[in-house]
Amino acid sequence: MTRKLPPTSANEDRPFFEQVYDLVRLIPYGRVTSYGALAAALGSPGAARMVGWALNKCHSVHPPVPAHRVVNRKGLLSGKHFFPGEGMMRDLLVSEGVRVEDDRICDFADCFWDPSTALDQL
DNA sequence: CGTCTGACGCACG
DNA sequence: GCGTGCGCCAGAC
Repeated sequence: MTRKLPPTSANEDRPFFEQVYDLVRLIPYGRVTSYGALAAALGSPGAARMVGWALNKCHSVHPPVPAHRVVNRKGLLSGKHFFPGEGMMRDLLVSEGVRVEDDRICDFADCFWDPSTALDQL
């Protein structure tokens, strides 16, 4: 194949970005997770920024990725500013039953979903 | 090839 | 609890 993976790469047979997309798609309805949790589940606890980077380009990815269910470790909707509609991310979460106040998820720990529990589905 | 940025996270004060 | 600095990996310039 045209796949020339460097020996230093611990990548799976899929790019890190695609792994992020698949994992984010597994986020249950009405649940949320954090960038760091996704990165850690993928084996790169320090690649939280990469998760955000991957989600930034998720607009060109299909099937669509529920990026609105991904927030930072503080439960803050740090990515809301990147959505087409202002407040759209908040609206989506609220529509799913997630309580959001001032662009921050209430009871974040309660609705938090651990992506590592879905690695089996990935 | 060097440098900066980025939807983050953590250590430190 | 809050501000600052650094590290993480990948891409853009």
